[in-house]
Amino acid sequence: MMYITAMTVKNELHEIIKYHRKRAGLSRKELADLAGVGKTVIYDLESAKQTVKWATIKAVLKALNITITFHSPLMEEYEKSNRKNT
Amino acid sequence: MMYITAMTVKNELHEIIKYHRKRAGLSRKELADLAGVGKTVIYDLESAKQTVKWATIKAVLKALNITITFHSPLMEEYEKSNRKNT
DNA sequence: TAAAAATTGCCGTTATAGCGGTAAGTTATG
DNA sequence: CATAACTTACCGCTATAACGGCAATTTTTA
Repeated sequence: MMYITAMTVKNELHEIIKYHRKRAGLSRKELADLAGVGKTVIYDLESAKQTVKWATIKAVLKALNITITFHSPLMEEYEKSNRKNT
Repeated sequence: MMYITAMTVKNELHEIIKYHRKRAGLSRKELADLAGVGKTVIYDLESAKQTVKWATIKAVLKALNITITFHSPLMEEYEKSNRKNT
């Protein structure tokens, strides 16, 4: 039988990734294969190493069905100028 | 006199960074120094290179006052388990 | 509970990201 | 309009991220 053990989490990327991976019932290797990256990267990400590149993070988040959004005082204005060509 | 020329944007990191940098009236060198990274990184980021590492992206976004949030069907549940220890 | 299977942690090697320097291009100013 | 000042584009070198492999640990199952 498989248990998901209790996890204490903070709102940081490495915790989010670990939480989602566990909930998806994936091992690091499985997630790595899904995302098309090496398994070491998953280890690094979950160890809060800040050294992983953007493309890799995006691939992992995509595999876990996690999206990213950006926020700033200027974002609304930015979005407006964006709307022109979507 | 200084004009901010019209910019066609999409909702991607490299566009967001460029937009914010321009609006802040910063050169790439200035932004790089603010963020404590090499100027080449700003060039790479704005050229949509996916090779920049997480720590660097976070530093640049912080310098531009941009925050990041993550979303997924599981995030609410994640946040709940989080609330215990904040 | 003991053996087997699966998963995780981490090391050494290789590929590449990030750096400063500089040339090319752009913008400001007399 | 000419020159100066600033900004951007890109190159080669060095530091380091990502990889596969394997030992240690954990989990499963008989």
